[in-house]
Amino acid sequence: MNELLKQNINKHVQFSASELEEFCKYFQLKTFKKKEHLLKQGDVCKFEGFVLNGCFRIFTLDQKGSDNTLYFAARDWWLMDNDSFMHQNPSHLNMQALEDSEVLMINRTDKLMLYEKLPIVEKLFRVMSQKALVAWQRRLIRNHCETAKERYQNFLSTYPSIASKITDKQMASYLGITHEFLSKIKKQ
Amino acid sequence: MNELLKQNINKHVQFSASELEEFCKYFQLKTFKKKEHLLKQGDVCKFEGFVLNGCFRIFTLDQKGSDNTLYFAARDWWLMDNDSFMHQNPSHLNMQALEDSEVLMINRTDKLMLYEKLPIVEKLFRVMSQKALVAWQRRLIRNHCETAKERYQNFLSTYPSIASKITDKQMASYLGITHEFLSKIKKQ
DNA sequence: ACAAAGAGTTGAACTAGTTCAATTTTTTTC
DNA sequence: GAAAAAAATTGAACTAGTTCAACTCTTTGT
Repeated sequence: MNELLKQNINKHVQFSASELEEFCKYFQLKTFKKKEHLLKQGDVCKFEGFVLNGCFRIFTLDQKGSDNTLYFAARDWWLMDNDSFMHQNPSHLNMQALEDSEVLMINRTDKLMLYEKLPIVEKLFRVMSQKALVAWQRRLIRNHCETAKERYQNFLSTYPSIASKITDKQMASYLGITHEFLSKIKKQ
Repeated sequence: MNELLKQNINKHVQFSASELEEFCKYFQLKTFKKKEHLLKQGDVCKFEGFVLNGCFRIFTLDQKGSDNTLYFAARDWWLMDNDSFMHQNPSHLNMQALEDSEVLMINRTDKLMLYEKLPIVEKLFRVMSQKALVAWQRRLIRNHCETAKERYQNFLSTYPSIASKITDKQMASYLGITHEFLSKIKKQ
């Protein structure tokens, strides 16, 4: 069932078979209907997830009510709100299923326990976080030096399977432009 | 000498006195003259640093030759290029001293050894990376939902000591605007 | 199957931010 | 302390992206 999770882990850090077993056995399969929220802004995040099937959108609503998409999590992606999970304060993020989805979830207590019990879990999340950091830094730079059209085209070619699952409005929110402008870009 | 480093570590993860000693003894003090580079784009990053005094600017030059500032590292900040350090490929980043500076540096071999020898070091960098990730996500959102003027004012009030050390050109490059436009913002 | 809501398109007027070029001010260098 | 280099300012013309409003097309719920 969680072969995909095991493969994902081993892409980052080499776990032994027994470490894999021990780590993975705390994950439970949960299903989400389209539009259902895995996390809502204001809630405290008490779990982390790994997407087996489907797709989620992770976004925040700011004071002015505008909708900013941080990222999309499809098959083989992790779902977490590091800030709320770490400090147990209300989350700024929403995680909503874009289609019926399956997620392997681990609750906070078990994850904290595993950090202690299985030192390699520290390493796994250290490596994953450092890789994610690099990706976020690149994205910020690209937002500065590329036009909206370039960013749109890059997204299409980098994440074709995600692009096909999302609406133009969600795409525009990810790119940081209005959906009207995205429509004009597409026309060209 | 490296009291500041020890305090910084303990802000993230509680180390025992002996762990602190063992970890810190691998750091060496290096000094950099104003304008000197700690890392140059194209070089492979073989060390990480912690700033004791002074200030660095971390930036990239893209194809078009334009200068993008990722962040400034002043006293009590870490300097690292996770991407190049992890994969030992040529760095995309420049790290340049904005004034005469002192940095505690650890080389790659020692750091990799310490990850193995002292499991709490994994935890330290896991926690630091997760916090940094949250900060980068926030910065991206702010770049989307705030105007250049708002971002400028936020920077001034959040990092007054850094703001006083950098030129307007460097500030503009951090904010993602032209220095001409920054000058017009300031006039208001 | 129909009504209602949401997503996408289009156009016109607008604004935040850019580009380029000229000028002044500040800093660096010898 | 003068000369050179770099930083900052200003203005005019421009452009990428926004806003608002009207309309059409698609999806959703019952």
